[in-house]
Amino acid sequence: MPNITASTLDAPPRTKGCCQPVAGLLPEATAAELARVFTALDDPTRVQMVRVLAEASEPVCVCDFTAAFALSQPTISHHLARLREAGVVTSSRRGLWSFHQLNPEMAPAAAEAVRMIRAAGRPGAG
Amino acid sequence: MPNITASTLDAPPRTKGCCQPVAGLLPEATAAELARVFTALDDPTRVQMVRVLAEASEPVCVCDFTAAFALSQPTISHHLARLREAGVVTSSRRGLWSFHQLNPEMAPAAAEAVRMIRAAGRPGAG
DNA sequence: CTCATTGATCGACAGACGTCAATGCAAGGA
DNA sequence: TCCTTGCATTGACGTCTGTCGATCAATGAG
Repeated sequence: MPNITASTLDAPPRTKGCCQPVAGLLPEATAAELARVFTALDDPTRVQMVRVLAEASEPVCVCDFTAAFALSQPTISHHLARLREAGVVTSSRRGLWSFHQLNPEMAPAAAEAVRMIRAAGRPGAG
Repeated sequence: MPNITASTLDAPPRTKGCCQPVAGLLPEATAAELARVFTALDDPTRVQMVRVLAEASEPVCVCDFTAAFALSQPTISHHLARLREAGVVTSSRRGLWSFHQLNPEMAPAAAEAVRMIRAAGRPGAG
């Protein structure tokens, strides 16, 4: 946690002008990667999907989701595609059904975000 | 981590039909809160802003950001407003300048996401 | 008071997004 | 072969978002 205290809240003595150089910028690719992960999870439906996949012991098929959410099948398919494009989910067709699961090789940042979703609503997780 | 192994990848023996009830759904409000946090950080510029604020020892003013990013001042102001609305950042005007810092009382989920951004690009963080 | 500076707000625009109905398509079953 | 089923894709629609230029309010200097 940053050490923001009342003293730092008092105006820093910038006697003239402003615009000090900022510090701590991430490499562009790193920031983009984080944004990509957050974008993949910036929708409540996709959060729930990831949650379900994280709790599931077996791969989940599309119809399971369409039954759980009040959304049309194309919309579910669309959200799954977005998660897949972000590398969070892998899909495999098997007969008529296509099964989906969390990608075991997802990026570390994505894995961390998934951990957040798993921890949410648990004892001791606001 | 979910226990997804090769064996679970083999087709679950759903002999007829599909659509098992899903388990692990979050309360609607919890999913929405997580999505809200992720939405606040789903842009590379905002990721960088949070990163800078997390690394800064003093509050940062808008002109610092306009100098750091190749973006117009209204755009910077817009991003800061979004972070503020999400409860990630607090702002305080002081004279001509308005200073911004991470909100020490941000939601736990937001704090966790900020921790992700701090950890990114550090040794041992993909 | 007059003027320059900082930053918030407004208006506009292009692009992305969530959603659905319709369609396409592969895999089984009759 | 034809029909049904599960799902991906397409096309369309309204909304949200990132960005900018222009403008405005507030502050401080002269």
